[in-house]
Amino acid sequence: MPDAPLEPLGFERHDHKHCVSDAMATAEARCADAGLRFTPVRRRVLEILLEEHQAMGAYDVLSRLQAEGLGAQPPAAYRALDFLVANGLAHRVERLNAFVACAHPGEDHIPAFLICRDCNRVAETVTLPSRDVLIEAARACDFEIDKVLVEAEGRCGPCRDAPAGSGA
Amino acid sequence: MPDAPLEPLGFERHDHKHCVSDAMATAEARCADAGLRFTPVRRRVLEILLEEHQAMGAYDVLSRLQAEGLGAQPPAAYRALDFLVANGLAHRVERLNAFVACAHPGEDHIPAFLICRDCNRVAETVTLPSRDVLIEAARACDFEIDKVLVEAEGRCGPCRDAPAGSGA
DNA sequence: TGTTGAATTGTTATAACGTATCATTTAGGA
DNA sequence: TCCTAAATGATACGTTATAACAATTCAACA
Repeated sequence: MPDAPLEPLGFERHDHKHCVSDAMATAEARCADAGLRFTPVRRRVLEILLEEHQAMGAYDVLSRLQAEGLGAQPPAAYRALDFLVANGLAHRVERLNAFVACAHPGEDHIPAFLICRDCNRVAETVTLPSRDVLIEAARACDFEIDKVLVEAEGRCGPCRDAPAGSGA
Repeated sequence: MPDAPLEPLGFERHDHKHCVSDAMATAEARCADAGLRFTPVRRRVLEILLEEHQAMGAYDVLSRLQAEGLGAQPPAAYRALDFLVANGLAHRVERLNAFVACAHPGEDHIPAFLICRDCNRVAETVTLPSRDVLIEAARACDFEIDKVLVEAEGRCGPCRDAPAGSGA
């Protein structure tokens, strides 16, 4: 879905190579701790998400895998992505049917996404908040919350400045 | 996606027929005020959502329409649903690729959904809250929020009590 | 009242996303 | 080494969504 790998929204310029290797090391450690098998496909998919630094559709990930001979069919991508999501290394952005590497792996958090309606770029932030209100509502109807997701739709700075679509 | 029209989660017993006609009247009035064309298909789709009192996939809605001769192809359903969502009469539940009639039409609100992972039933509540934190984060990365969505996943009371699946 | 332009609907076709199923391989413990 | 559980390979299919264009309807207005 995302169509242009420009400046990722919400992330200041940084040493990206370094941040990728950092994140990979963290993931490696987490998997070792938890006794999870961080296999080549899983590892590579996380790396792809980190490198892209942006939400990617499962089929985008798949075509990368195919190019590298790591799996040729949809289930290969979905399985790896499901593993990453289940273990807190990535998130699924429902609004886009897409996936992003988690920006806060290891920290227990409620992710919140800012999704630009024009360029589809996504920034991850957190929502400690308001948990209370939701929890109160949940209690009132005898509902047990496992997981919360917050997605905000709007426009990023570049897209507001530019004539529609030109930023994407 | 939802598979059983049992007691809708999060709604106490009530005079459902009455609540449907109430909601339809409100919708009617809103459309008149806003100069929107509340056509037969749109009207009927909202009615279906209200009657079902539960999240429905676009294709579920479509098959109802087909049965009534109101439109035979996917675009008919999607167009009506898009109209309802765009005008605050329904919401899209991203997690389920489904739609629900809005429980608070007319009131400007951030909807929050409680989605049971077992039976897929959905309750709508609101999140006035924490808007601040998100807004702060958005400002920090020059992002202009149009719309926020909160979806919580968990289990409803009946599903917790029952052996998995038996409630659905 | 007839015309016109915009919105809506009809229709076809296809794109995009996701999963069930079963065979095969691999890793790691008994 | 053997066994088992996890992971992967592969096929086929199901579900969700939209692009594109034709036909129709509606309402405003000359």
